[in-house]
Amino acid sequence: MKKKVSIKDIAAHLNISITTVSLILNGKSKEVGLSDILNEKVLKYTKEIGYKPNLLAKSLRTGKTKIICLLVENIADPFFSSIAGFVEELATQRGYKIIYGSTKNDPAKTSELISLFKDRHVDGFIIAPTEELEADINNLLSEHVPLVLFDRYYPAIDTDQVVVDNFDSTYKAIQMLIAQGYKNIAFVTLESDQSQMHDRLGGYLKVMEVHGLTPCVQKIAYESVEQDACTLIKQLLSTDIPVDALFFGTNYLTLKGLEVLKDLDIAVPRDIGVISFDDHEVFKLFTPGITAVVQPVALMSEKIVELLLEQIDHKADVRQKKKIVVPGFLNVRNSTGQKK
Amino acid sequence: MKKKVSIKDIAAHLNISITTVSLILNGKSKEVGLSDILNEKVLKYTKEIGYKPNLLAKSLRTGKTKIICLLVENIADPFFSSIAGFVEELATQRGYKIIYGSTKNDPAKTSELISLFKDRHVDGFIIAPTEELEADINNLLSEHVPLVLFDRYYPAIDTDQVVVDNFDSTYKAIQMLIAQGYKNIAFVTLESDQSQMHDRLGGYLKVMEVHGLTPCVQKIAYESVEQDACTLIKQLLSTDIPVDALFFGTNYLTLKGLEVLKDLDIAVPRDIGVISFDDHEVFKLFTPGITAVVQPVALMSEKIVELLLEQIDHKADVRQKKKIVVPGFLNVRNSTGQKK
DNA sequence: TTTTAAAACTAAACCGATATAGTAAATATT
DNA sequence: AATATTTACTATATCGGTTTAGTTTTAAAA
Repeated sequence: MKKKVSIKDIAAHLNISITTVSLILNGKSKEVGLSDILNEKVLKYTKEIGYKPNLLAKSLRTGKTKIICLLVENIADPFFSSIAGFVEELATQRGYKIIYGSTKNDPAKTSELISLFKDRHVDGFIIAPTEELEADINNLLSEHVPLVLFDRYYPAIDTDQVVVDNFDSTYKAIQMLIAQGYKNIAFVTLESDQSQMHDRLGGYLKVMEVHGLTPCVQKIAYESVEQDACTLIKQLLSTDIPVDALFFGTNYLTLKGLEVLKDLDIAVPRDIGVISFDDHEVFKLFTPGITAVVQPVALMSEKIVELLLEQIDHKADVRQKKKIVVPGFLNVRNSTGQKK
Repeated sequence: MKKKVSIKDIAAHLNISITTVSLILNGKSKEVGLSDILNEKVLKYTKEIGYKPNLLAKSLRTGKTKIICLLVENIADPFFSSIAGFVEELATQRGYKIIYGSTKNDPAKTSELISLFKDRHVDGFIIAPTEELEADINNLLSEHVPLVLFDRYYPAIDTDQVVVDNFDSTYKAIQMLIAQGYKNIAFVTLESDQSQMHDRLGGYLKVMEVHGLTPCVQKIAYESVEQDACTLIKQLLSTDIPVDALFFGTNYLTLKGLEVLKDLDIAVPRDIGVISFDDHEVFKLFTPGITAVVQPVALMSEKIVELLLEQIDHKADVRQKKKIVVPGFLNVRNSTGQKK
């Protein structure tokens, strides 16, 4: 109903130029030498009428939107929603707003999202990249769009990135299983070449090799987790080799695994040990609670925002790309135990 | 690196006016009588160079952003993330983009989010309102901003809204418990006057009264669910009256309740029956699975988008507000059973 | 043949801000 | 007293589109 008031209306009402109003509203009053009296007058009036500048116009002119785009695999996943929460908090403190998107691990969808948000002139991207996204990432890079990858990265592309030490955290988790006496430890993971899955698998294979144990890996395609995960895990459990522990590469695979174990009436940890990569709020509700590798989400978020803002603030400079690796740690519950 | 090409560059390159280019790109060629030859030429060239109009400029001029804001309690909650998924799908089909925000049931935060997105000139709002948001809602209404409330509403405010029949679905769920022989059925809910919680409680009280049973209600403040829920539920279970069934007003309260039952070694459904309002992906993983009232999310999403687009498309018209109530239904698992 | 109408296109205003390049008056300097 | 500086502001171009109000050329009608 009430027509929006513009900077022009304010200038007219106060009988001054729009330039002056703009300068004052942007705190440049001192800098350019406007009188305190006028400064106060404008500030008082704009506050009084509750003036809000048109951000579209502002962005069009300045080329900045103060919006950062955060692309995660699935915003409903506890790991990603937790990162989202922290990143939003930190970005807000620095005057930025966050806009989300879920990639669902679909390269085409992700590519579209990137294009969409680029069209919307976001000031930077934080992305947990899917596979086959190299072209889009290189494209952003070549256009000098501020960008931080997290959770995963491309070994062949030089980007700012923040990831957990997937290799090492997996190594240590499996090592604990081995120390507890487990021998036939199976690794259930995604059929994926994404770096994080690659490194988790690498850590598993390495530690198994070091201890002279035979690895056993079950891979499941992301798209068919809903349909096939249970079947495949069941198959895994019905081979000749009696699996005595399961390590799941992601928390949602763990959930699937638990569904199977329930179906098959296999008791944890009596019949089988279980560890999940990535925690989940419901893991503590199971009997026993499910042990999980957890990532230092707060720390990662800090690093992510820090790296991105460095790029946004010093866009012109040629800055060395920074690659940050943070340690993961085990949240030990009772889904594994000393084997007699 | 490569400078963005504008409509002006295109006009210059083809030796025509920018008006013509704009008209053609917006498909108004026929309408205003531009020749097919020219039309083709422009379309071909813009496609060739991959021209993308500056959406900021476009929005500034037209006043439309083609963005819809969806404000939910918590995007990580299965109910809301599911609504979000459907709404996004439907909106995309109609050329709109969705931008999310989580209110966390905090009126101040929500108010800020609304203001933020209004500043960003979204074309409409879909909101699961918190308490104490009447002022903001009325404000949007008075400015004729397209708006649909869902999940909850304000009885005193005339808005478009889509909700499940909270009263009736609760009534029927409790009725099943009663039919199975449960007598001391407790209702665990939020300390909240939000319409959905109010109606769920209403359904419970009514059916208890009809069957001459004594109601027993435990209320928990949203902000302190993390801290206090477990304690309060424990208290509830240690009164003189032996509670034989628990109905939880939300899925996250159910999760808390299950944590308590596990702690106290109370078996479901042997010692106690359990029903949740709103389903959760992990309910099927429990032994036994948890019975839940589920909302017809796809249908609700359709209605929500339909109502909002009606408003956006016919902004000028004075249109009667529409209030839609859809039925909920029970997803019966085994967390309740016939009492002997 | 002149007038009218239709077809095909365009100049310029506008959306609402910021940024650049000035200007007028007051004060300081020579 | 003449000139240079500083102080306090401002006119106008600009961002990149859309929209309004024309204009020119050609075909149809009088």
